[in-house]
Amino acid sequence: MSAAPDFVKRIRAFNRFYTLKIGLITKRFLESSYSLVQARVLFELNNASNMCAKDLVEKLNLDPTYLSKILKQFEKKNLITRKVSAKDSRKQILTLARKGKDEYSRLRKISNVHIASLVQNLTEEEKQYLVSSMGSIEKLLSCTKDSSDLLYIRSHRPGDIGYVIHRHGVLYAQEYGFNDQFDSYVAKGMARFIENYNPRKEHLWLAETDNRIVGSVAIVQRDDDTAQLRWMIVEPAQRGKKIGKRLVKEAIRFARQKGYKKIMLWTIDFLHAARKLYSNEDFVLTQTKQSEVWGKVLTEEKWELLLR
Amino acid sequence: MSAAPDFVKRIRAFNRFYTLKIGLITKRFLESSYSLVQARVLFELNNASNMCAKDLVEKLNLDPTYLSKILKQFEKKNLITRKVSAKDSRKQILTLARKGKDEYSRLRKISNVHIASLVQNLTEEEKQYLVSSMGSIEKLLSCTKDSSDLLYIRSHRPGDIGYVIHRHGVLYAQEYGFNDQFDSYVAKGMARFIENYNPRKEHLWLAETDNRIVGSVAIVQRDDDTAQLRWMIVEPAQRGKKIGKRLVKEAIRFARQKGYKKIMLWTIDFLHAARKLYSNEDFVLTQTKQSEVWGKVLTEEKWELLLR
DNA sequence: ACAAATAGTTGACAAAGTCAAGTAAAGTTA
DNA sequence: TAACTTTACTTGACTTTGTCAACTATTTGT
Repeated sequence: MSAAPDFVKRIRAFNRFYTLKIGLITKRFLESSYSLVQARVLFELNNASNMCAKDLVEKLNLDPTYLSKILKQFEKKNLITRKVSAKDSRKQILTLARKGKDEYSRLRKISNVHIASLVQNLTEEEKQYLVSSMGSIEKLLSCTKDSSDLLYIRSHRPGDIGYVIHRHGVLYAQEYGFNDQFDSYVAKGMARFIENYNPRKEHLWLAETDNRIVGSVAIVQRDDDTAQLRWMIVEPAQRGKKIGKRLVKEAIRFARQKGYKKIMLWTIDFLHAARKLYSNEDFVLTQTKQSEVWGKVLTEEKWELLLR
Repeated sequence: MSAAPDFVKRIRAFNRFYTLKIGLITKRFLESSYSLVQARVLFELNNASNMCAKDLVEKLNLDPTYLSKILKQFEKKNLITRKVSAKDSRKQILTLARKGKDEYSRLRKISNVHIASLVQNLTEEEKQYLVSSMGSIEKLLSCTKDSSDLLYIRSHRPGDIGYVIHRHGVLYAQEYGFNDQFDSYVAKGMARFIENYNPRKEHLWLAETDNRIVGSVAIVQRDDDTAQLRWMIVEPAQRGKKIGKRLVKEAIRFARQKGYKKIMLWTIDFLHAARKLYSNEDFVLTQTKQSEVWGKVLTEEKWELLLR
């Protein structure tokens, strides 16, 4: 009936749910004598200094004439003080007066109690999960496309190899239809890696943004001169952000530093993004072989990079 | 400075962010000539039939006198029709008239466009993630504590064993300080399980609620008569919901049906919840041994259950 | 049968919000 | 530097939104 895509409908449903839940339909802010807008203005004045009316108008998307009246009213009630700006005498710097601060903190307390009551039935973990879901939404909707510089590449910790195995299994099953023998293959390899782990010649890296793992890569020793690059993966949702590139560069840097003469890796012919990445870093294709594994017929490719 | 717990502050921050983002500060609903409340009333009337004023008042938390006026105004504009209820002549059944439906779908279109523009820069995966985060928030805040009956126990799929390895690693590291040799131990075991998998005598189950994996358990063949119960785990956030119990019962049912005479398992003395679970299902402790593995000194315990 | 509760309304009023038209300072341009 | 445009903010007249106390007309409970 409706032509809107499913995600739009769901977002609308969430909006309806959430506005009701936090009491946004009612005009008053939580039984207080302030309207939502007034409460919000108080909040902004409390948390940012040197604000002028224009700033508030822009930040809260208000009608200037309306804000003017709110401020007038606040001034009358001694909630704020105004001072003409020294730099630009059209502007006035707004500051919360003593009474304004008191009122603000009263509102904050009410709000805290209200929110605490909303989540009182949740366990600690659930609260954690709630907050992290909210964080994700904020991040996604803040359209500050600078999330890439928050990428954090770290060494592995307990639990990580399971994650790498898990994501390999899920992604290769989803995208290429591999069966669970592939899980097993990755798991065995990683288990062996950890058991024989030689920190002076080997390493596993995880890429994280916002406390979520978004990619991995490892350097494994083949022989004294040869390193193997393994388990390179980037979450589909995070592709196109140069995460793969940064992981591979880190791996190459490590291998070079540890005195390897060569890095080799196996990949599959249809993993175009990965192949591109390797060739950009000057790996060259040195061998191909057909194999029938993981429920598929594959053309595996060996790529190599000579160091120095 | 503020005494409120961190999660409350974050929820408040999310509220501020979200209300601004979807334009709830402004009184009008997206530039239309309707207020938020009016738009919401239209929505409810469109999507639920046989509503009376009281229902709306309860659903939207409105002042009855205010709603009365909105409805009067709607009637005047021919958006709705009212009919006195046959059952209770105090009530009137509200229905959207033709014109009301048109207006509603106009609003819906505006809203759809607005939302589509909010998410236009997101990839498909990000939209998916956005929607699922919203779903989680809804679920957590709807305080319908009936989530346990939505538990779904299923057989394993590609990617699952990695998940089980991952959660074992993370949880045992978090809660008991195991090192990554434990990851490797679990990974090796699971890899072997998948490689030698005999579906007629063996099985791995995953418990899911709301598309998230919340627990696992497996039956592995030791010999013709003996099954081993392995990899029993329940997410901390989901404990106390009988998930472990349901998993173990399912495993026992399977072992019994497949003709095993005995189920055995290894656990650790300080895993109180698990031990309780096993003893409730009539497992008995038959052996203990000290071992020094995974960075800890442990007392491992063997528990057994005779079937039939 | 009758008080209490429920569903809904009204009028008077207060508060919120909008619009067109202002002032005064700052910036721009020729 | 005079003449303009723009920016920051205000005002008054107005409409809309929302609230309160007091009402009617039913139904429910006992």
